[in-house]
Amino acid sequence: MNLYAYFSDRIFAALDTLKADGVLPGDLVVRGVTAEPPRDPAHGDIATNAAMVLAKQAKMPPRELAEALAAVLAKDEDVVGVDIAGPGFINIRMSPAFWPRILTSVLELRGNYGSSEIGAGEAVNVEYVSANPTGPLHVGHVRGAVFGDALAALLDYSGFKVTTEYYVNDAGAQVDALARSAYMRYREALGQEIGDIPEGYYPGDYLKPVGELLAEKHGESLLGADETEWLPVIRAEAIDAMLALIKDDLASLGIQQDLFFSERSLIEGVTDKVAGTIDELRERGLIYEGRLPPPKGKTPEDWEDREQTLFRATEFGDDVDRALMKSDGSYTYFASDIAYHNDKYKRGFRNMIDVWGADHGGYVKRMQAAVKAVTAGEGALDVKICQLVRLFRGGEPVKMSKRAGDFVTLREVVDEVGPDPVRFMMLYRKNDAPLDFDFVKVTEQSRDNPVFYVQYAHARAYSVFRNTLEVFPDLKPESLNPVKLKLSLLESEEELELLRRIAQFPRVIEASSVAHEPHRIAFYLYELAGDFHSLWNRGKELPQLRFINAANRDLTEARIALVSSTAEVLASGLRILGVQPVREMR
RNA sequence: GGUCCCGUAGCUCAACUGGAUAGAGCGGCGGACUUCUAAUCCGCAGGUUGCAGGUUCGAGUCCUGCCGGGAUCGCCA
Repeated sequence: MNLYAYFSDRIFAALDTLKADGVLPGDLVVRGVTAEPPRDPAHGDIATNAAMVLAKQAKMPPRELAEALAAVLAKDEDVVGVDIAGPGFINIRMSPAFWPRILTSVLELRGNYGSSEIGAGEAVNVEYVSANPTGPLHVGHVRGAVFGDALAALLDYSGFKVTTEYYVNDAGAQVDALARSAYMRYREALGQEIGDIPEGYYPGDYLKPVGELLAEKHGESLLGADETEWLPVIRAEAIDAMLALIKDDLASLGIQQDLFFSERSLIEGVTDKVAGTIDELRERGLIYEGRLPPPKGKTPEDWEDREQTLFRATEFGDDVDRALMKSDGSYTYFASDIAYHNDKYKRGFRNMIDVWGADHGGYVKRMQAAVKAVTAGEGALDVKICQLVRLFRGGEPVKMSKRAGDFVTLREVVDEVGPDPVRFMMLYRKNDAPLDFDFVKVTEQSRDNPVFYVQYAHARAYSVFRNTLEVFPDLKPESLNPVKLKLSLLESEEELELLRRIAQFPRVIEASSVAHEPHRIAFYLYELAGDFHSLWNRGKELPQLRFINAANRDLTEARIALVSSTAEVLASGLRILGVQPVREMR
């Protein structure tokens, strides 16, 4: 149950009462009213801005309206105090008997507590990674991979029907370069001297096994052949090998996407979907032949003023119209991408999310313009940009030079520190802020390392469960009967603070989900872990606050219910982030 | 030059899409271990939210203009 959503219903009801009593005009439109936890707990449990937001419509001073509303809300049996503060905030204090219902709810729902129906089963498509299939994933891909995967899990938890997708760029010049590189390795495998790998080719050793495989499969049959003959064959097989590599890399982070969508299939399928999409747009007058002005500020050396096929992107908010055909007559990447998003829409996705790297920021407007055009305004595309990750080792930057080919691969990072720290740290920052990743810090066992801190809280909860059995051998968290617990025994300030934090989880899920910001869950878990560690330590100073009290079974049960609820929420949150909730620190 | 993102404590970052006295961690200082694992906790110090205007009951958040950092700029993907 989302306490705040639940309570805003009561506020709406109170407003209706005021309308019926003639205090408020009957045609008043309730909008912008929120029910949220106040920043300062001293202000109570729930705060609403209703009086301030509605004052103008009600033609009443906010404080006066607040008085009237407060009087109605005070009659609620779960409310023990209502006061008005500042410009017209209404602060509501819930009865102590109310809070335990949150725990009852957690214990009944367990791993589903906090899940939401705001998605209402609507289909949403999340596309992420989509790296060129020309080699293993490197560290630059990690963030988008983890982000997309966590966002998908979050949306799933919020009631959306999620499909995850990887767009395979298997149609451009880069996969031709891959094919040529693989062909060299093929010749090498057959004993030929190949010398240096030329500029613009892929020099990595990872193509050697591909060459050997090709040699094994084709023998010498492709050696004398013309490039036009061997290229499509080698290209297809090299791409397959690269995708196998990439899927393996993703699997090491626990990522498995639903669909790998081939760019080439758009053109080489039964119908040319790119041409089809362009035709659709042309019929609606959105395509024309024309010239583009050169970019302002600096004109490229090889600028050639020529007429080309353009999409009227400016009609949908873009800065310039965009080219769809290259000078050699093939489609631009953008043209295929429009067709791809059109295809997503036709497959039933009104909601699309693309996760891109920072270097594609300049591409957002045109893609959103294209989606607007191709879906006639029905589809929505949100593009999440992931900023760069900087690697450090013990505070020292890790040097990488892309030219020399010695970039750090995704696999190297995962192999060194494990998937959990990688995933958590990639989500412990807003996606559009740059992120520092330190190989040493992320495996440290200290508060400085949030991964550990949260994991430790979960493990500590399980340590309590183990210790409980020594005093009450049959007292297990999973055998507690939620309705029989004496939860009113939980009354210390620290316990209630933890309880209030647990009560906020559903709200955090919904807010993260609406904003497409999974990092909020990571921050929430860090705070929840902090509350739990804090309560734990209070038990050292005040033994009567310890979770296990041999002389009082009812109290112990109530506290185990609290600890168990904490563990459930930690586990649910971690599951969305894709991090294992461990039960023991080794 | 155009466009997009970012400027918040000494450092790294939050701030629930416009709410009350802007919060955490690190670092600094001072405390708590015969432990339900101190792998943790408690307290103190630290701010003109880059600058200047505007919008309104109310702005770190929205609008405009500057300053500073990053990304990108017909046919690459």
